[in-house]
Amino acid sequence: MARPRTPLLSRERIVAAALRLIDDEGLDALSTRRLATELSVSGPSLYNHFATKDDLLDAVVDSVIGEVDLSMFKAAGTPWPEALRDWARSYRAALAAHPNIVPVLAQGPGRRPNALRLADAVFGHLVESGWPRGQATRIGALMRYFVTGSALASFAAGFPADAEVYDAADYPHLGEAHRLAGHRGAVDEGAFETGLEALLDGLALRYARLAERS
Amino acid sequence: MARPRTPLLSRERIVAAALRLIDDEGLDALSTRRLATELSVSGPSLYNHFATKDDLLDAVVDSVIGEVDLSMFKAAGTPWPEALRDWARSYRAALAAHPNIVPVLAQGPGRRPNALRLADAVFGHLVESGWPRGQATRIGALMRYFVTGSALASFAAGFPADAEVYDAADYPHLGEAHRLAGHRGAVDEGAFETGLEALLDGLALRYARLAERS
DNA sequence: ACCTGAACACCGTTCAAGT
DNA sequence: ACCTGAACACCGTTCAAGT
Repeated sequence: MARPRTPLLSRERIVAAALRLIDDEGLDALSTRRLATELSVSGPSLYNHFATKDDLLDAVVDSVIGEVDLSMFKAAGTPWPEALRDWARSYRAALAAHPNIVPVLAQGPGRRPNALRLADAVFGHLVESGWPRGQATRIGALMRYFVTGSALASFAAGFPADAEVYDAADYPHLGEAHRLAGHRGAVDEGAFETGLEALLDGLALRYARLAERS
Repeated sequence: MARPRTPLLSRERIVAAALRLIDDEGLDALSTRRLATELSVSGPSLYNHFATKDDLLDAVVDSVIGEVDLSMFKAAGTPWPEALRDWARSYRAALAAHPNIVPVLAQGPGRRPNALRLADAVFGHLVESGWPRGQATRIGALMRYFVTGSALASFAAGFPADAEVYDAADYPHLGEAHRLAGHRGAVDEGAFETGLEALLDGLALRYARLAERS
């Protein structure tokens, strides 16, 4: 066929197909050849649009990060605990929709524009709320720890549903653990919400101490 | 050579070499062929000791989890916040020593004995401290979220040291972000400690409310 | 500019053959 | 039981060739 008059591929189409493949079959299922087949082209065609597979993955990651809502940081006057809460929920929702790519994305913003915009918005809002810069950095980091950790893998689904696994002699307290996977959504959501509120309460304590000193 | 009189390999030797390779060059560098070369045997030899590469990875993961200190949960009478704090630090230290394998390990305990022992110890101690079982499950989950998230990747190192990345027009608050990577250890440690104490404070608030009701 | 097939140096895994 | 080489169906990436 050689060069068609209208291109068969675009970066957008490739990224969308790659994300679908990763969501459906995992990160390991994403091979350049498999992806090309999915797009009805030959393997090397992709290299007209991305320099390497890693470059392609970077674009996929940034498209996911682009789904995170940052509007609460721009609305002036939103108290920081409220902004942080809303943002953390949106952040988690965006990642949890694509858990298989979280390990890649958790490596940090790198040079990805959406990831840098996110870091900028969080840090800026905290500083403008009165947090010292060093503390604001730490809060940005610990929130990312918690959100990426919670989106990386289901806690509940990590426990096999097979009751035979939990030998009472070895694991005296795990007698009910085989039920966890069945309540996967509720367990993970409950743990995330509990952790988020605990974190915000703990941070509010520190914020109050900050005010006392000044 | 065929079968030697004393085996060239053992599961322990294979696991140790695999972990070294993962630590030094990343998860992608672990191929069965490369690992075999490292051990001075041919590729297929490994299949006498592990059914698949995934089985081998499972053993590597459990060896890392085995390094986590659980003694604080056995020492009767340790208040739960103190036990949780000490355990979280040991947990993070064990994972942070091998960040490249954290994505695999964060999938949950599966059938790995050390991971199940860890879950059993945490849950058991919380329940015996008076936490309702549902809450104890959530706390085990949220602590894993936070610890795996913090060990998965350095927050500081995720920001390129190249100042050119942080165009003031696009990212008005990231003017100093290029310095983060240089303070990597301090930033990540500070964020972990701040988050850990905030979480424990927030949980203590909930524990107090629990006591009021009974 | 954007696609193709052929080619190179890799993979994980199976299997028959050796001791 | 535990190792080997050969083989199969895959990889990511390069490159010359086509329009």
